Amino acid sequence: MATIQDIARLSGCSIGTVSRVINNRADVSEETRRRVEAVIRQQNYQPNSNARMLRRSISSEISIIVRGTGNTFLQSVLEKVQICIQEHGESANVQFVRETEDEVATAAQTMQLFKPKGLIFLGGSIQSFRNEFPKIGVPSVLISVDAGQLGYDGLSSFSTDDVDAGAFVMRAMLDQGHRRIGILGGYRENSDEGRPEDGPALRVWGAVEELRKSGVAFDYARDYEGCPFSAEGGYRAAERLLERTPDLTGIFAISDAIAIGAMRAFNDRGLRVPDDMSLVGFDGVAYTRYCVPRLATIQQDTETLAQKGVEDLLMRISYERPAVHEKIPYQFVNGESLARPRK
Amino acid sequence: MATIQDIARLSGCSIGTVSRVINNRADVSEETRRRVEAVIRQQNYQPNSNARMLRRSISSEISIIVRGTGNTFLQSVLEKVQICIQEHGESANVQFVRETEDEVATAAQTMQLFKPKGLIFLGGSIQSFRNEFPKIGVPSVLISVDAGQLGYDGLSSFSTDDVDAGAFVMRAMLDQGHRRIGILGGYRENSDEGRPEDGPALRVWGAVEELRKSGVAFDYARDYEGCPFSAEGGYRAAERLLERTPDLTGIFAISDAIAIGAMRAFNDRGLRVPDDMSLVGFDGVAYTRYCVPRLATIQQDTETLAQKGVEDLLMRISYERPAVHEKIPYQFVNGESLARPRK
DNA sequence: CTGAAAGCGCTTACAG
DNA sequence: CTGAAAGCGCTTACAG
Repeated sequence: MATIQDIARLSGCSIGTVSRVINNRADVSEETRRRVEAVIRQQNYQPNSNARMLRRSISSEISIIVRGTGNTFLQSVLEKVQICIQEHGESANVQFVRETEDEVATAAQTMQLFKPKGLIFLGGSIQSFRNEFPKIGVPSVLISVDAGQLGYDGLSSFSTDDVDAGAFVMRAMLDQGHRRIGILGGYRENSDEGRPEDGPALRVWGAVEELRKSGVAFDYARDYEGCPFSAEGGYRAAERLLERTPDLTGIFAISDAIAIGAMRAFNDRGLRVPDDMSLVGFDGVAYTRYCVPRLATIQQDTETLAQKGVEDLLMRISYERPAVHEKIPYQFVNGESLARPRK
Repeated sequence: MATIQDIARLSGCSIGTVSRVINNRADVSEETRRRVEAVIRQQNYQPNSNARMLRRSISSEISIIVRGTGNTFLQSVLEKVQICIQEHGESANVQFVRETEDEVATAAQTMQLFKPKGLIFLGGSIQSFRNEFPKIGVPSVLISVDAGQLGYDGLSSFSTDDVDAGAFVMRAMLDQGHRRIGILGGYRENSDEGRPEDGPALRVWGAVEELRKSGVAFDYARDYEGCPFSAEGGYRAAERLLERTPDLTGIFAISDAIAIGAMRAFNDRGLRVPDDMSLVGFDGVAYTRYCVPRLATIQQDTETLAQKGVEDLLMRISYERPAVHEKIPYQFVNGESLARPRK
């Protein structure tokens, strides 16, 4: 393994100069730079990252904080984020935090331990960021939740427009003639407390607003069930909802995992999708394209969310730049699980 | 942030002694050790890992090499491996390699770059290990493929007994009365070339052996289709197989993703599962418990695979120990997709 | 534009 | 059993 010493010797200059070339400092003559770069290439030299980190007392790594486990959607984003980081020649470590924990507080600990040069949050709550983000001193990106309202200099976000997408789903269901629509939401309890601050709950809010705009009644106590973001959660919540509110003709599940559980629950009650019950999911995980019937869903653009998130972070690590908050376009996938109601 | 200097000052000894305490060396008096440990605890001191790595010219990290992307099964194992590593207070970076690449050669590069103290391979081929593993100088674990035949000192493996599980599936199908059984295999071409060396191809081999043992004919050219490990791959392969061999009453897909694609293909041809066609998958991914019909499958114990893999690696990093090769028990899940053939 | 030198926080022979 | 000291490979004021 060549060290900076070898490169200095071979290119006939000091290690200080080699270091300046490596770090792209401006104050190196063009000729020296070229000579050093040639030697670096020829020796296939890689700076020792431990030494760099030590010297700069910062790690060269990026930390990824993932909220929740077993979440197919986030797993898919995570994989893409990691590949993108890898393709940029960077490296990352991953921390998983439970939904019940405070992910930003965890990140603050991570800072101490790993001293990452940047943070990527996969999922998160605005509340945690409001309380804890000021403690985080490095560029960060939040993926899948919009952090624009916080206005932090160091925090970009890339997300799907949950309100808009929720409304889109409702329009699609209304267009098919549904008037009695139920919603399987996430952790939110079944009550109408005005616009939520962040996250998947906004899908519910967007959906309900759209219904009311169209003059269709929606009663949280009757038409809504909260549940964990899992097939198991969807299954149980669908059972409760069907029991309580048998006249529904269509259901919007705010994640595909919930929808898949719900579909199974319908089946176990003898309800056929979409003949007896229409169903729309959210996320666009791979499986929705192969299940029977194919699930109508909101396809989030995980590839773009991951790529823009990583690239924005890397740019902001290297250069002073304002944080950005971008909504990444989604796509409604029609599937086979949404049809006109029979009754 | 406290450094080793602070600890030395506060406990009234030299940094060398503190270092010895940190690294659990034997040659420290019990009293000094206790005093230093108290200060460390009180200061909540964490040794700077960059400095340690630099000094030992080794990284304190573990590298995880994942073969293939978009693989739900490996994603699930990966998540569990990472959580287990995290729970042990260690940290890991992840590299993804394409199925077509040589994963062990990639690992050799990783060694150069990250100098990990250990490697975990998720998926892999014996051939790559045979050629390249001698270059890897750190303890390693291969998860999901048995590396016992190689006999390397530095390489443990934890896997499901693919041959046995494949045979188990066939017995279950034979017990139901199936005699015309097709197989959707992995990358292997459709030919009978004797016992494969490793990996999922062994599921096919175990299955076919079991059929022949039971006097049931299996003709690779007629009853077998290879395909990528994806729903898309399963869909296409199922179409080809049904076209060519319409008299099959049951199909064994060697991964759940393949099975899910196949199920959709049956549906699109008007075949109902299990009335017109029985289907068994492999892996036991979450979705199989909720699809309609529930997929009969081999449930691999991802939790144990991950946990044993990580713990074996950490033990072998810290202490001289022989590598082990362990088969982790699987479970056959009956599901609803396997029934007696009607014809 | 470039070099010599200090120092990041540790580990580990060496000497006692 | 313990301390003083060298050195891991780099970055960055400082001086010229």
